[in-house]
Amino acid sequence: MMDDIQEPGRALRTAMPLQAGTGERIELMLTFLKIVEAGSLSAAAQQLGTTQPTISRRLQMLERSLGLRLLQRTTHTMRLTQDGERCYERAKELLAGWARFESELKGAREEPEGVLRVIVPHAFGQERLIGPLARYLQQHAGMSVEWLLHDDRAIQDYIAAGIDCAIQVGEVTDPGLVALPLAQVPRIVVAAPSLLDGQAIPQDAAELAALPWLALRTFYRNEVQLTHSETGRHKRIQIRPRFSTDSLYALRSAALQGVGVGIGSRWVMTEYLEQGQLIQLAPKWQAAPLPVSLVYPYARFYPARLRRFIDLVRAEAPAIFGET
Amino acid sequence: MMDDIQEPGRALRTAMPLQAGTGERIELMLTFLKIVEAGSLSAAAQQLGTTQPTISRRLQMLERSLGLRLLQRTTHTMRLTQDGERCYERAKELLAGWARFESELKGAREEPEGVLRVIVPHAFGQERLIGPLARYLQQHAGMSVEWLLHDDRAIQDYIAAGIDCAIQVGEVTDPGLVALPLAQVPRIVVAAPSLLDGQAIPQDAAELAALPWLALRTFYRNEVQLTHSETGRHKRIQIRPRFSTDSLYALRSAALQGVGVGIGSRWVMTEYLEQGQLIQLAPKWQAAPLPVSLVYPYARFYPARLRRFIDLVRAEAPAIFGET
DNA sequence: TTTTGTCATACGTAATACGTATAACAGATC
DNA sequence: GATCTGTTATACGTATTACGTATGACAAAA
Repeated sequence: MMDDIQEPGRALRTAMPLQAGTGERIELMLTFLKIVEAGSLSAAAQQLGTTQPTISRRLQMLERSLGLRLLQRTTHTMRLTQDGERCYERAKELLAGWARFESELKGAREEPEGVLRVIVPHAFGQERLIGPLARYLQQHAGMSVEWLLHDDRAIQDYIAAGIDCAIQVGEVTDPGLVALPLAQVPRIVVAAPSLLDGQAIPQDAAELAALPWLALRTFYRNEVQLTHSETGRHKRIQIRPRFSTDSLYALRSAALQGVGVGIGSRWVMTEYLEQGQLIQLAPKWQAAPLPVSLVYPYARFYPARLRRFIDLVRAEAPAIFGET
Repeated sequence: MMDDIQEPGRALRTAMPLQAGTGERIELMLTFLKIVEAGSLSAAAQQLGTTQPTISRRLQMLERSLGLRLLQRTTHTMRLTQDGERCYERAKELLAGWARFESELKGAREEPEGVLRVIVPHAFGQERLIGPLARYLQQHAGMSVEWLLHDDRAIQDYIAAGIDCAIQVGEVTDPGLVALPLAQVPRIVVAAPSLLDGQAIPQDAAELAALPWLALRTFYRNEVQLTHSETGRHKRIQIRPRFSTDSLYALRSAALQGVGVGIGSRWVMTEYLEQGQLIQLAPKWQAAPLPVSLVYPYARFYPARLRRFIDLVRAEAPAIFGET
């Protein structure tokens, strides 16, 4: 029945009829295991809630399909053959693997219920991920979500804090986390026109050093690194920020007020660039894009509530982050 | 169906009927794999030598039993779901394991045919192992056996010499061999009464040094070591053999003739001890028992002809060596 | 000798799973 | 737009499977 003759691209395996008389192999094996462990056919029948003739037939069916004698048996006793011993040991492993397989697959359809706790940066948590969140809640009536907006990484031990997952911007360094890359977010240098006081827009990175600066402390504080988009050249600038925050929105607001130059995700600035309220400085120079990841603690088993959220966010990532 | 609730000594798994409507799970999974690889239900049907409705029904059966949607399909196309992808990857491994399992089990019933080449010491090869050899030949009509009696270890490379296995007496030192312990053969010190010329029987090992000696060169040559059976004390005796052989039977014959003192397996001497033709010297002192092993070259696969011989000799070892 | 427990097998019956035939749908071609 | 080709789903009739009940043979214990 497993007589594969593998040809390039075309396997010649013929489907075995479901009613081939070989029975349901897994169930036959499970029956054999029970016979061995119970010590007799009739004891196994009792424990399995069926009858001795059924067990007798199943054992014969199995032996016939394998062409082996697994148990020597008389009207009085039975004893494992050597083939039977070998079969028993091997079957135990295989059937355990099969049970796990089915359990995992069926667990996949387990309906999530309970509370999902997610940490999200404000930049994504205020608007862009609300869509997927709403769809998640819509699909799972039994779920509640704690949506925790944080722009720092104050919470380190997700497990202790009962956090299921987080959206992290920037490199993921905690080895205890699984990181699912979702996007790369481009960043640009911006300032309000008023900060330039009528002077020309700086074109080179070197010109930026003399300007007042804003720091987005999670990603840069006293120094910024820029790369020329055409030449690939790097430039490192020492800055003394007049304003430091961990909120991308606060940074944007301070920039709009003309407090200083800031580096932030392009998508947050786009609307104000179009209105002329912000200008992109040194447009040929960019800071490195920031990776966005869905992270969650490494574990052997993940509850349905988390798996479904992960699946959904992954599926929708192109739509969420596609235009960044 | 795998809802075990394990109680000490009693498992509560109920037998699932073979016709539970879940079909033959392994075959259903194999069908699913073929669908995915063929790219459509009708292509899978063609490759499996069955019909599209059969494939359609099997896929549904599988989905129903797992409670999952594995494939999204329309009248025109089909696409794996995420559950389907997971199922596919995992099922491939499991089914490969199952195939190996069945293949190994069925290989066990392969009927041996050809020539088995065995090296045996004369002491065992002349009589005691002839019984099992005869039974082996009886059970396997297609087999011939080359039964090579050697008391030395002249043949080292069993594989090159086409030797399947050997019975070895003494320590097995070749790391390329698998050694299956069969027995421990006790040894005693014997001589003919005539050698003592009317003097008292030596009781202490030290008294043996002055006597003329016979050497069984495979096991001792210029020196013998004896252990006191009660005190555990060791005694080492330098000897100058008047006669040296690699045949236990020749040693016995020389001893019977009064040529000298010899150390040999007790079972070979028993008959003559009872007749008084030989006497056990220093009866409280014995040489170390000799291990008897069935050895064969290490390999990943053993032909049926060897496996059956090994199984038989192992099974009968207690009867063959039990009274040594 | 009787009782109890073991495994194997016959019988009647309900359920399964097959191929053939058909319907609905979608894309490509003319 | 009409026709052809390929897709999947489902109804129908039929052969086969696998079940429990009943029975027989055998062995050990009382």
